[in-house]
Amino acid sequence: MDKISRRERKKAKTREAIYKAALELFIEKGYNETTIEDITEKVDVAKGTFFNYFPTKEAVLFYMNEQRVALLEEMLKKELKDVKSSEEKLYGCLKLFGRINEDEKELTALVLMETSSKMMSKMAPDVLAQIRWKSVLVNVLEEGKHQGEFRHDFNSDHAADLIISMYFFTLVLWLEGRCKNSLTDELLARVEIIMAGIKL
Amino acid sequence: MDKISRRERKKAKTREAIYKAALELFIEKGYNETTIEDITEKVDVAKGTFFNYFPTKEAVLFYMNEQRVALLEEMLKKELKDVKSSEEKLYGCLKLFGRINEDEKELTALVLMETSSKMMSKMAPDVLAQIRWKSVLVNVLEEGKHQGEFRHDFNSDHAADLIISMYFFTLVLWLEGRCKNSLTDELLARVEIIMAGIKL
DNA sequence: GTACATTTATAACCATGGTCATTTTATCAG
DNA sequence: CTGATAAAATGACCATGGTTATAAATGTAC
Repeated sequence: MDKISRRERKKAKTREAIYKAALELFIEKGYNETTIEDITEKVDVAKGTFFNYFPTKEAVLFYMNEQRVALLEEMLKKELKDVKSSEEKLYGCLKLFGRINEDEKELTALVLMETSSKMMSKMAPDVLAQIRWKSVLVNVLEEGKHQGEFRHDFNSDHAADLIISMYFFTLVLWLEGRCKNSLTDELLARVEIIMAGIKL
Repeated sequence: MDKISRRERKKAKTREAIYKAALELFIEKGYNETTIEDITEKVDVAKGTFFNYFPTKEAVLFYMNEQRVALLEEMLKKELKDVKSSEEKLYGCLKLFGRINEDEKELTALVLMETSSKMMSKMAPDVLAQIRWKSVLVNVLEEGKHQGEFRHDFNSDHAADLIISMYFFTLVLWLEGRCKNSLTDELLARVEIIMAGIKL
């Protein structure tokens, strides 16, 4: 007996329909502005049915992201296969990261901003604090160039971004308990690499 | 006539009480597990009163974070005042960042994780995708060391972290429309600094 | 077909974040 | 003190994400 019965087919179809409708609505009206009833209405099922397929509203986004990540990993393998130089491989990774997000900017924004990027934009909190810190760093970097401590062939703005992003990332790693050392040590260890790239 | 009337004093007191109660409950039971009624009950005011002082539940966290950022900025200025070397200044920044977060780990976790760090932990989504990517990068880096393209005196793990965090950070900047160039170009520009730090 | 089992759909229901019209309280002019 | 005005407190109310008990549909055995 075929296990892919009508039931299974219907199930897959419904899930797909819900997923598609949700996606369209999210992109059209935004994540927060789309209610679960909007979605189920569009598919013409009862509200409760949604939860037979996705445990939460957010789960639709995660599912979306999973698919993208899977795609990306596959592309990554192909992309890197024939490249010999490690430097070129690294650039290849970043080019792929760039391309995939540029191609589907709307999707990226949806997954990244709605669910998550509160990190940058809210934690910051009004993006201003972040900019204020950044200017401190930029000043130090510019000063260092002037004093002949640092090279002149890098963009201070970008270097400051690097330090800030490293800081946040390390902070999260540390908070999640995925570091062996103190936060300070972890920060200092990572900034050394940046330092090596900007020092004369 | 004194503008700091009884009314003003009471207002400040109530706000402070709500803030304090919220904070305690957040730390005690977690952000999501604390309802607004929990908070107002603890302060012994009506639920609606909460919203006279904070527009949303999240706002309490933002307020918390603002205070910390203000403190940090002040300390930053002092810390950097007498340091001459730019390199030392950068290290000084990071040491301060480390110290302030270590001192109040609970608070940091609250502000960063509850509201936001879905970035890392959910977008990732199960942290696994992130680790999988990372291992690709680590491999490339190790390979580069072996092939004599890269220096041996940096930690590949940390360098991979650097690249990943740079990627996410740039992605957010770009999505927020704060970049002039294509995402790919922005990524490549920033990775150059890292590259300079790891190449032989 | 009928009887039974399992899966899926449904809508009533709940919890909670947030709104709002109304009431209470504080301030002040006379 | 009194009445008028402004500010703040209140709790009923709403919207929506999520739960659950029940009904319907599908599959299986005979």
